[in-house]
Amino acid sequence: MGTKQKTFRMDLFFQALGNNTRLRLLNLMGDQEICVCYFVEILAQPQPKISRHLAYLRKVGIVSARREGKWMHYRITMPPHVGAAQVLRQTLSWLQEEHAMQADRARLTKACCSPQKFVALQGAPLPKSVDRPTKSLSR
Amino acid sequence: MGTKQKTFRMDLFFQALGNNTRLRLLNLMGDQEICVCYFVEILAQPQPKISRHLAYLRKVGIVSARREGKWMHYRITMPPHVGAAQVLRQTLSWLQEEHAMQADRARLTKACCSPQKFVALQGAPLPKSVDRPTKSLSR
DNA sequence: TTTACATATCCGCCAATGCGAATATAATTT
DNA sequence: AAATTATATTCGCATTGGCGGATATGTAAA
Repeated sequence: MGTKQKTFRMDLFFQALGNNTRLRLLNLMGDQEICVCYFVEILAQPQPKISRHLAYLRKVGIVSARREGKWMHYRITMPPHVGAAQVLRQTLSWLQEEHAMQADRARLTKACCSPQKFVALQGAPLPKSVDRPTKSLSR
Repeated sequence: MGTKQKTFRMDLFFQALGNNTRLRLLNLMGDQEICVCYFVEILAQPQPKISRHLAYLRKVGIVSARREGKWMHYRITMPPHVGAAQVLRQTLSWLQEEHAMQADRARLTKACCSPQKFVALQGAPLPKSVDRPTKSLSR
């Protein structure tokens, strides 16, 4: 028995990161648990598209979902594999430095401050911080 | 002016890492400069296939090539973007921990010790270390 | 200048991906 | 039991990716 769980598919892991919409989704999640309608609103993309990319991330095990009534909450889940987790954390802190990603997060923050201004966010649960040391590697 | 060079395509960067043959190639390069015939021999894959994947990595800027007579030497080149470089280094040290990747490197080392035993390696230049702090991030 | 060798590129094929549009499912409200 | 809301899945299509096989290019040797 080694330190690895089983055989982790590195290629699939990186393929999951190889799409800009999925990177934007991960960036918005960060340390929060967010419901789908926020992704749709902030990224201004069709809902089926968002849903498909979330399904992709879920299938690979990078995010997990939790249902609460009609809403689905998504959050990042660190992969069981040590190497994958390290690369993912590094990637998340990289995302934080990208201008376009910062702009996405700024819009999210703004929307959270006044969700009543967005039709699609009426009554939707606000994003909620989850305790996870995402930035543990941030130099 | 920020710390970013221009707009770096993160998605393309990760797509380049999203293939097992390319990961194996990067693993074999590590801190060395290696010529194509070694890749073909060690990975036991058709030469056009190896060449195509090397071209892909070159196009994305993760590796660079140098010609020496009939031989082409490939090495890893750290991307100009800070975040990309960090993720790449982290990925390379992840590769070092994978059993299959260790096996590949072991075969490479063995072949380098007695290249005369491999028809395809007759007269081929041996891999040569390059000075690059690939492991600078190792914990 | 042939010939041989190392490497790169092209071609045709099939699988996978991303997308918009439509539709399905699941939970809630009326 | 509808009707509504939130989210997921399916379908058809265009694009891309990976592959094997054939071929082209580039360099050195004969």
